[in-house]
This record gives sequence, C-alpha cells and structure tokens, in this order.
Amino acid sequence: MPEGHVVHRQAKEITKLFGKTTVAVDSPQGRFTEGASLITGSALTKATAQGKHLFIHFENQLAVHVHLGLYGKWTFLSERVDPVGLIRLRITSDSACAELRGPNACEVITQGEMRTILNRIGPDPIKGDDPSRIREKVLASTTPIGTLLMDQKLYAGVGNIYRAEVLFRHGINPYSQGASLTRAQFDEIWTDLVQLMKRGVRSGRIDTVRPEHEPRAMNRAAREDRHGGEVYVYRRSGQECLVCGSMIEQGELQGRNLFWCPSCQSGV
DNA sequence: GCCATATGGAAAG
DNA sequence: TTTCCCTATGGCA
Repeated sequence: MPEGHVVHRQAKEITKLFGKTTVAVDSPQGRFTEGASLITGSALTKATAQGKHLFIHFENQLAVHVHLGLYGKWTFLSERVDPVGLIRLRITSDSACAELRGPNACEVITQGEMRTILNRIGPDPIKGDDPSRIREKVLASTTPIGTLLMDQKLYAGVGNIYRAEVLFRHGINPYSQGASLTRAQFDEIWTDLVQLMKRGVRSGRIDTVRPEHEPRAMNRAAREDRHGGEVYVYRRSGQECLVCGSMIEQGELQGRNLFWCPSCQSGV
C-alpha cells in the first residue's frame, strides 16, 4: 500500500536482486500464468518506476507492468519457499525470490503499451521531472488542491499521506481551489514534495515533521499508527495539532480520507 | 469466524 | 458519483 517513494525503492531492489539475470517467472495463484510464460527464461534487465507504476524490463523487449493499488505487496526473500497466500507473480533466481500479492495491475506489455501508460502519468517529484507542464493546469483549476494532488496525471506518486502532509506544511486548506493558489505556492509545494519524497526513497518511510516540532512528535507514529513515520496530520484526527494544539479534523475527498488542521490550514 | 479497514484506480451508471 | 477489484490484518465476538 505504498506511495511513490516505496515503488521507487522496489524498482531499485528488483534491479539489484535480478538485474541482468535470467529468471524463472511463475504464478502460484494462477492468474498470471499466461503472462509469466511470455517472459520466463528471458533475462530481466532492470526495473524502473514512474509515480506508483513499476516496470520490470526483459531482454525480449517485453515488460511487466505492476501497480500495487491499495492492497498490493512485494515480498523479497533469499530463496524460494512454499507459497503462502495468493501469490500472483513470483520471480526466482539462484540467489533471490520476489513474491507479489494483491496487485491492482500485473500484466505483460509491449514497448508501445509502456509509452501509452507513461504518457498519461504526470511529472514525478522523485525523478526530478519538470513541473512546468502542470503548473498552469493547477493554477487554473476550480478543483480542490487536495483532489489535484492525488491526480496521477498531475502529481505522479503522491498519495494520501504526502497529500495531507504537504498541505499542512504550507498552511493550505485542502478544499482551496487550485486557482486560489499563487504561483509561488505551487512552486513551494512542488519543491517540498521533491525533498520529502526523495527522503522517503532513502529511508523507506514518510517523515514530514520539521525538526522544531520533533520533540512533540517523538514516537507518536509508532504508537498511534503503523504507516511507519512521523507526520503532522495523517490519521491523527481527534488529536492535538503538533504546532497549535487544535484538534485535527477528518473529512472525505473523492472517497478518500482527508486530514487537516482547521487552524493552521485556515487560509488559502 | 466476522467485520472494518487500507498509502489506488478504473469501470460502470 | 458509486461500484468493483485485489489481499492481509487487527479488533471484536
């Protein structure tokens, strides 16, 4: 259940474990048996990520496109073991084994199909992409910024946690229209996402609390939640804001949980 | 055992 | 805007 930073880590891990290796691919669950037959025996060259999409490239020019969705999960092992649960895709080499459960998407695609997918995904802060092509769209939009941030055609890799946290860090109300932001605010948000998400790639967790608020945040995340990081508002509704002490609020936007501080994020 | 929940996204209406 | 799909887990009987 990752946001973009985790997918980038997984791409690196898969490349490290299996890059330039001829692997065996199978589907213990059975739903990817046909796809597996198209690539097993071909050398895995590398894995790459754009936003939350993962691509595992093979020497025969085919690739496996994986999107984890809400439930998907990779497990990396040093050797193949008896399958536990429903394993859609399994990659095995002499020295490693990767198991994939519950993905939203797991399919073999051609180079052309990969381009089609990449073309509909927006710039990715983690890759250092240029946000200029989405700046005017956001600044002209009557849609809430809290919705725009979750739109993968605009902000590739941003999920519910980064959305909530970056808006808090800039004092922006999630319901403010994109058009109500200044150009400077757009740029601040983007720059901050680049830093936060790159840090997430390095650490494997989402930490958004600034050093000066760190003492109040210490160990809260570990006690309160299991997403594995220290945050200001995500899943902290009903608790005190780490900055001003107000109660964090919870709402819903596009069917997803939304968290914000009504005091710190009262303005645009 | 049963139920609610989850860091998503696409299809259906 | 609602429904559906994918799977595992934790809380509660």
